[in-house]
Amino acid sequence: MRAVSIGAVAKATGVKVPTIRYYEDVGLLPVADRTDSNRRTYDAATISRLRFIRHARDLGFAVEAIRQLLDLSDQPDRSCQEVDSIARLHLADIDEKIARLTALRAEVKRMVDDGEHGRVAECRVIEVLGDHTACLHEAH
Amino acid sequence: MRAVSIGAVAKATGVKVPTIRYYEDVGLLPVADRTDSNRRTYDAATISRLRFIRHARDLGFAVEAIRQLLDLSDQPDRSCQEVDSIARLHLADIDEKIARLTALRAEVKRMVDDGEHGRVAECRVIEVLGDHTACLHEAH
DNA sequence: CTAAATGCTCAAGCGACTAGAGGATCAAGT
DNA sequence: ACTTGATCCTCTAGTCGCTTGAGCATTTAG
Repeated sequence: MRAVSIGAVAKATGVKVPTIRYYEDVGLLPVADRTDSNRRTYDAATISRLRFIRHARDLGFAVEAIRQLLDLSDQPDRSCQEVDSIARLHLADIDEKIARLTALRAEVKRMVDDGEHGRVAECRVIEVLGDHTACLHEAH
Repeated sequence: MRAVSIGAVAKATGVKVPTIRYYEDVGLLPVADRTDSNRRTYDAATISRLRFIRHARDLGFAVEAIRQLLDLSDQPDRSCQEVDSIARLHLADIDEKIARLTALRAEVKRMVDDGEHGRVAECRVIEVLGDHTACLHEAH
């Protein structure tokens, strides 16, 4: 299972073929090895990396943040302070995202539950994300 | 505190002035009332709505998904099945996002903790989001 | 009553893809 | 061996969701 094609990687990860090439262009993926006929080939590590990128993007992380997280992973022996400050920053961001998603989840769930017993009484989706969590996020 | 300017709304929500106008253009915000001199004015409801949009975008929801969630909120007396199916869809998505964020959080946390006792031993950020949760997400 | 701040519109730019044209190469069946 | 369809390549252009800037009007603070 060594050195698979870009199409196989696309199937394995759910990332479209042109997007994989794009990630290579912008340096999120290493420049791929090529066959004699100039086709890209990939190994398991790149597939994992790609899956990570996909999920992280899906979760709303900017490409730059992903680049930093990947760098942490690429150079596990970097200085403590550096890793620590970058990681802590993302940790705070992740915690905030989880808090907001949990609040949103509760509200959408309530709407679903209400829906089963007739009609939706009130929808507070806006309030739950809009105001409730505003205090977590003063200066951005 | 009735009818504030676009700049005040921008300050209150952290959404930039041109972005607010953009949201009006694409229909996420209602067309704003204007003063005699053609300036937009906003009320509290729009500010909440805007905060919701901002947080939801931040969490990686597509504009179309946000539009649907806002519609649920706008028309709380729609048919049960409709609300239910839309909400359930988003609920599943939200649950997945929470699961992935929680996994990522644990790994980044571990890196921070390791960092305090010397150097970062291993970084498994990629594995944690890349493979661990792949099974939750076969067909997208 | 000015001068800085804020607002308006419109047009262009940017980040992160996405789609399409045009052409080479591979893999499978006959 | 040959063809035909899938997959690959590069390159250009388009889309989405903003962001920036030009040029001009209005408001507000000193």
